[in-house]
Amino acid sequence: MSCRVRFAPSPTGYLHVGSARTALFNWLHARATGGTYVLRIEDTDAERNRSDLTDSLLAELEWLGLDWDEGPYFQSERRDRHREVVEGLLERGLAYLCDADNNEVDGMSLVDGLAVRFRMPAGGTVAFDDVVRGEVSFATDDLEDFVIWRSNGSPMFLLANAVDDADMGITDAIRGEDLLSGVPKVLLLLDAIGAPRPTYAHLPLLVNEQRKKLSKRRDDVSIGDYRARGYLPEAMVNYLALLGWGPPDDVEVRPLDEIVDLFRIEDVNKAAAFFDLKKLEHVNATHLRALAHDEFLERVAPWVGDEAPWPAERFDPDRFSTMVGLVQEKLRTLGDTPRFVDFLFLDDPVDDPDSWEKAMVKGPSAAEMLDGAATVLADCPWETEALLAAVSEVGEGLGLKLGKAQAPIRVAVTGRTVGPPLFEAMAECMERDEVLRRIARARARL
RNA sequence: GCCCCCAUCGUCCAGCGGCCUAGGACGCCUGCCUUUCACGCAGGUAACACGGGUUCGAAUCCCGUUGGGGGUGCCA
Repeated sequence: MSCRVRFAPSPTGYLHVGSARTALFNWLHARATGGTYVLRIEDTDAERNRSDLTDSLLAELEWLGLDWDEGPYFQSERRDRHREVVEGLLERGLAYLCDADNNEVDGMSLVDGLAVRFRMPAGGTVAFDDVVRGEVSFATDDLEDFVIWRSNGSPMFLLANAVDDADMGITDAIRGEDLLSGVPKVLLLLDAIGAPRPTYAHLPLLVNEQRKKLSKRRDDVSIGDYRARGYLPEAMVNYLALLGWGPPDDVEVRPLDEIVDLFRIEDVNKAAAFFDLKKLEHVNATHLRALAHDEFLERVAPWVGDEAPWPAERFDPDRFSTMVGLVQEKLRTLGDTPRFVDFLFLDDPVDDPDSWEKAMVKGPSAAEMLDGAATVLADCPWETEALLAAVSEVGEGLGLKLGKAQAPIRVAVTGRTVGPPLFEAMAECMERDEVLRRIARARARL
C-alpha cells in the first residue's frame, strides 16, 4: 500500500527553516516510496485564518521545489466536520461541556459559550511505535482532560489534526519532536472515533548554538530571508536534508533527485541538530560553482538589477557576463556578487578603508607602484599577459613579488584587496583610460 | 514540579557486538598552487558524557547517574 503523508503548517506569514525541513522529509518520504504528499493548512485559530499568511508559505514551498500532490486543504473550511465529531463524542459521554472556570457542565450537545473537554481515561497507558524513536508510552494519569472545542465555537488543533488525518487517510505522520507529547491525546481521539492510527515519525529538532529550538526571536529562521540573501533552493534543501539524516555513501553535496533515491525515513536519527550557517554556505557555494554560465546569469539577475549598488543605466550585461566567468567560483551566495563586480559600474570604486589601509598605508611602496604602473600601463598592449608582465616588471624594480606589487593597483582600480583576477578584469572589462584615471586618483589621495 | 525524548570530533553525518589504534564532511591550522581572495591538491587538529552490568568481546545491548532539550494553553 502506498503511503500518504502530509505537511500541516500553521500559517505564520513565513516559512520557518524547521518547518521547511519537516516539509522536505515528508516530501522525500513520499517521493522515495511513491506515496502521496498532501498539504494542509492548520488555521483553526481565527487569528491565523488569513490568506496573506498562507500565500508566502506556499510561495516558499514552491521556491524550494517541494510540490504537493493534494491540497492545500484548509482546516478552517472543515469546521462542520469537526463539530460533528465533537458532538458525537459529547453524546457518547467521551467528552463533556466545560465553562470558563473549567467546571464540568451537564449536557449532551454543544452549547454556545461553553468549551468541550475530552474525558481522559484513568489508569491507562497509551503506547506507540515511533519510526525514529522506537517504542514510546505515556500513562493517561499524567494527561489532563484537554480542550477539543473552544467556547467561541472553533475546534482545537489536536481535534482537527486527528480528524483530518483520519479523513484524509494519512498513513505516516512525519513531524517535529516538539509534537511528540501530544501524540497520546491524538491517539485517544483516533481510537474514540474508530479511526486507524497513522505511523508516527518524530524528527529531531533543529537547534541554535545554545542548543535551544530555533526561535523566530533569536535566530534567522525565515526561508524567505535566506532566499533574499542569495541562497539557492537546491542548496537549501540539500543542507536541510543533511540535518538528521546522511547519505549512505557520504556524498553530501548533491542534487535532490539523488537524495530521493537514497532517502529512507527509518535512517533518520534522534539527536537534535545544530543549524550551522558555515556548512550551509559551503553547500551553497558548491551548488553555485556548479551552475552553467547562462544559468548563473539568470539566477543572479535580481542581485544586479534595480537593487544593485550602482546606477541601473551604467550596468553593462556583456562586461558583467565576462566578469561572471572570473568570479563565479569565488562566491558563496548570489548576494556576494555585487561587491565583486561593482567597480565596473560605479563612477569610482567604493572606498573600503580596510583595503586602503592594507595596500596603500601598510603595504610596501604604494606610491612607487602606482607611479610605475601609470607609466607602463599607458602604452603596453591591453591584454592580460602584457598587463601582468608590465606590472611584474615595475614590482621587480622595487624588489616586490607580484602578490605585493599588484595590491595598490588592485585597490586603486577595484577599491578592494579581494576581488577578481586583476589583469583579466582590466584587460577584458575595462578601458585603458579609466584604469589610468583611477590609478591617478588613488595616487592623489595617498 | 510532573511527563516525554536525547547523548560519537567545536558542528553535521557514519558506525546498528568483533572489520574501530572510531570513518567522511564543515570549521580551524600547515604546506603546495598562485595576480588578491577563493577554488583545487596534500597533510594536521579533534569525539564514543560518567558509573555499573550482560558478553569470550561493547561506541554498539541493559540499568543508573549526570547533562541537554521538548511538552505541560479555550496557540499550532
